[in-house]
Amino acid sequence: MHTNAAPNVTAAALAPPKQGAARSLVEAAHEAICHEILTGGLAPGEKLRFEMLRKRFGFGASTLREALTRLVGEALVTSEEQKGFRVAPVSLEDLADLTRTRKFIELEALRESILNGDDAWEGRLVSAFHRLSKVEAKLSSGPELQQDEFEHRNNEFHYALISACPSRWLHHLHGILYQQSERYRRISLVNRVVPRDVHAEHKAMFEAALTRNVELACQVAGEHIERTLAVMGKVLSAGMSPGG
Amino acid sequence: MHTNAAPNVTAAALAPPKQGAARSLVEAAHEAICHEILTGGLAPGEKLRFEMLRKRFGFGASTLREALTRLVGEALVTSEEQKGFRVAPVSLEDLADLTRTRKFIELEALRESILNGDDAWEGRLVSAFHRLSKVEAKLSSGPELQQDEFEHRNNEFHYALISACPSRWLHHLHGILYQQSERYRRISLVNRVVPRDVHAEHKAMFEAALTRNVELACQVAGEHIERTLAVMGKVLSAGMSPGG
DNA sequence: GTCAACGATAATTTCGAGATTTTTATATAT
DNA sequence: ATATATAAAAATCTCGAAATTATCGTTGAC
Repeated sequence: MHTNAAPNVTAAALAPPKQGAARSLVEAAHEAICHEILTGGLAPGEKLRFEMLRKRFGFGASTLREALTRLVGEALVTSEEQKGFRVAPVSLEDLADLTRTRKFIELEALRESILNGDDAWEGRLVSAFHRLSKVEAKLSSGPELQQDEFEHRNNEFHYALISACPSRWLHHLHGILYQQSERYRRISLVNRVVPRDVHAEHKAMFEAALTRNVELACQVAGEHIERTLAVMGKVLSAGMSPGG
Repeated sequence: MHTNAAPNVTAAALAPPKQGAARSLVEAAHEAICHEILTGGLAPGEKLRFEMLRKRFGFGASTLREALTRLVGEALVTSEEQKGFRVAPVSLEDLADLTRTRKFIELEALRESILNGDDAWEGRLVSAFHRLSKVEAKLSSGPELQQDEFEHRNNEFHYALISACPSRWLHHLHGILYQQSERYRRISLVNRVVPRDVHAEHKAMFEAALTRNVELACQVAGEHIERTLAVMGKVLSAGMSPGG
């Protein structure tokens, strides 16, 4: 019965155990919905009805339910008892608070990372910076296609910076905040604007970290975060004024 | 069919919409399992089989699954694809990292709370301190019975201290860390030891906050957290040495 | 005697349907 | 005309069973 009624099962099950790919359907559903929320395919505040999600993604009710529950834990989705799920709303106030808090956490992690970084950390940092620089150069020519790839390498670079921080909990908290920030960043990028020289900012962070200049690195990284807030705030306020 | 097979449904459904009580079964299951983990009824590292949970709590598979997924988000439970759920393990290393991180977050929240606190905040603080003092006095006579009540009022007092901090995200992160700490605290309390004068520490925090002495409040609160770590660490290392 | 392959058992994961609650539309009374 | 109560409709919540996957004991070969 299941084999015929739900081709997804066999499709996912027969797929080779490829690393990085989703092994369970819940994970696949989580990844798919998460990506849609981050990229704006599911709008902030939108109601998430199961019938709609069923047709759109092809998963069963329980599977979708668990995926949504995961997303609630990541604060990308809100739930109200007996009233279903919604995409978490966005607001200027939340963006400001989020950015402030992320700066607080990320700078502390950066400090500890620089102080604890070994040769392997330097290697990861050099590699990540190189990869990011390559995609940044390509981005100016064809910005549409490499959006996901840029986000991915940007994530890798920022993670490499703090990867030598020994605190598991600081990493955990930072991960939550960083994902939230990524959402706002992508919202502001689809309404593409702002020819900012992010490469220069990344380069400054990279060099300060590699020379173990803690204060300079924190200052530059802090300014980087603040500048991102300023840009996103401008886009967000412009995009939200017609809607309310 | 469901009505006869699962009396829980009607029992929970027919219950009046009492505030504070669980409205949905998922919430009830989450609360029940969470309490069992916090109080040690489910031991750290223990495997959480559905058959066992079914008999113990009387919920269906999907309901339990969603409750466990919630707990994974709160880091009280771990999950491995296709291998089920386990109660999150505890360790001295994790306790040290957790305490350090919680101190970092909590002191910042305390600072902002004192700087932003209004009359209503002072009122909440005075009330919470009074309630905590009353149960602390009773605790020395009959320590067994009022354990849960003490934890509840202790939570309320510590929350009242930072309740005027305006950052939603700081509160969110602190909530995660505080719940984790509560788990360690209760583990160390079942192996009851240490006649520490916690009331004096609470009183010092209370007075420093009320007089708006930020530096003193942070110093006292920091020492309070560190001292709790020292006690818990001692108990935990003693309790874990036979097991490995 | 040790290791690998095989098979039976147990556990997890997923689905669709039934039960309950919320929401919306309608009709009636004030 | 507004508001309230009732009823139909839609959506959520929960459960038990089916299917997939992992685990463990056994047998056979080297």
